[in-house]
Amino acid sequence: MALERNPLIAGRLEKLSALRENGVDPFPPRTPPRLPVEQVRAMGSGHGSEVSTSGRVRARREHGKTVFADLSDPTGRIQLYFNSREVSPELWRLLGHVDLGDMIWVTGTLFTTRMGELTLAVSGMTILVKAVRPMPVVKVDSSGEVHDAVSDPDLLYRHRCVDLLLNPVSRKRFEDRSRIISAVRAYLDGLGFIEVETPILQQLYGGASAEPFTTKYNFLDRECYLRIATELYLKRLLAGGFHRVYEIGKDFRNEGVDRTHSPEFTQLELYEAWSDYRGMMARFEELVVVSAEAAGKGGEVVYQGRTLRMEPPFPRIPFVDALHEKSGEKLFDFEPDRLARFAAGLGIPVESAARPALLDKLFDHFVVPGLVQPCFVTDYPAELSPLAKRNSSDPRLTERFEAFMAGIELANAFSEQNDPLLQRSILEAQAVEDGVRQGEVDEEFLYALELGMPPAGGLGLGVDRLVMILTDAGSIRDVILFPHLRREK
RNA sequence: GAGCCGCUAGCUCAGGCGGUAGAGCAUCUGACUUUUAAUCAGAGGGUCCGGGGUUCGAGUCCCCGGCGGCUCACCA
Repeated sequence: MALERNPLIAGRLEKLSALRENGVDPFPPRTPPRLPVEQVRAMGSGHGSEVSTSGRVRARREHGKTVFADLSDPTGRIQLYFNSREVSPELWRLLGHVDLGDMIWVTGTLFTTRMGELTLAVSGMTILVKAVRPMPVVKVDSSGEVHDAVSDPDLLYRHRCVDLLLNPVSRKRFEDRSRIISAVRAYLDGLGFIEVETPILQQLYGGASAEPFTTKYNFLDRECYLRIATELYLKRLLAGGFHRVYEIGKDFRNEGVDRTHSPEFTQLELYEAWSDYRGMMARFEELVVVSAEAAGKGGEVVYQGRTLRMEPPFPRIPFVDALHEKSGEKLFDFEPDRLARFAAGLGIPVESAARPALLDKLFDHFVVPGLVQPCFVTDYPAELSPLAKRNSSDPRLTERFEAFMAGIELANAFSEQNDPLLQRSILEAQAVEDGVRQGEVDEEFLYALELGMPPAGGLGLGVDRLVMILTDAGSIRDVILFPHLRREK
């Protein structure tokens, strides 16, 4: 939409050209020396010395010969006071061209008003930025109640800058996200892990079962994929002698979107030689504690009204035991046909009547909703875990766990399968079932196993979901700055 | 991909059974020298998401489409 069609914008554009005609640059290249608002406030009133700051004009209250305005920067908010008897006629005229949302630099002295508010009596001002587009005005009354809060999620997701400016909760959430990721890095770096970057653009995808995004590399005239996981590359590094490695980066899955799924999401994967899935439980517990601290949370986190106790050790719940207990049936021992009939009886779609998929769906149905407090579900069926080591006591199961909280899967980890012959047969069998990959297996990955990959534990952790829980976000879109949306018409 | 709900001024929202489109904030004009959701008086501002249909007449009813939200499906 053309800017001028909005009368509010047209009015601002007129003020902007009026400023230019008077020789005022509405977008000057430099800001005069200034202190952050927070520091100005800390000085307090009564010392009489001149201070300067800058920020965005967020409110304006006119009283004839005086004007009050609120100025804010990322560190805080301060009230400005303009008195037409005390400022120059030029400044008073300039003030008439300042709109809500404009950024200004001001200088003056601090005093306290009758109402007891610390205020800067302005004696000098320059315009730093003329805001051409008005932003919604949100008011907060003396009891702290917010009026006219912008509630249109489309507007807030599409124009995240508006959301960040208007919603302190959202702003804090993204600051916490940054702190959490920094804390995760600091924790792993402190243990001697090295952070690496592996390919996002791949000619063969793997490491998870998900539909990839497909693209084309023109130079090679070849189809390429965006990665769905980093697993197979990081394990090559294990074989290559990087015994503690991790990567934090985006994975892409061409699947549906919901409260906990985004097509583009941030995953931490870490691999640690000479460890196993039990070692990964300890890593997970420590990562959660460190992250909660980074988000300013203690041992208890309230998520969507439920209190989660973040105090390790988290209980271990064997997959099969939980499934049998919650369903009241020995489902793991059912023949595939009987399992399919049982699932169909519950209204669970059984199009892909494969036993592994059914077990997983039944687990999601019976067990996952009840996994509110942090816990580990352990010993997943081997059929669901092609890259995990078999359980020595029961080869139908694997040394694997998934971590859950608030019914959300946060992490997946196992003792990594490093038998190259067994791994090859599993992957080849799977490739036959999976038509999309047309029988291809990742030979480079198998090459690394053949060379010898140390026994190791590996952990994949959904960073967005961890941030959701620690910042009480109801949707993954609330913790992704620019979530995927359809194009605006 | 399916079902349900929503879309009205820049923002938040009203619009009974189909009969000339409303409020608060924001904007503009005027008043006001310590206000703070400032106040008071006045004014302007609309492709009622888009298209089609029914009707003398549609923001309102019907159909198709767009975008969003929720739920489901998909996601080892």
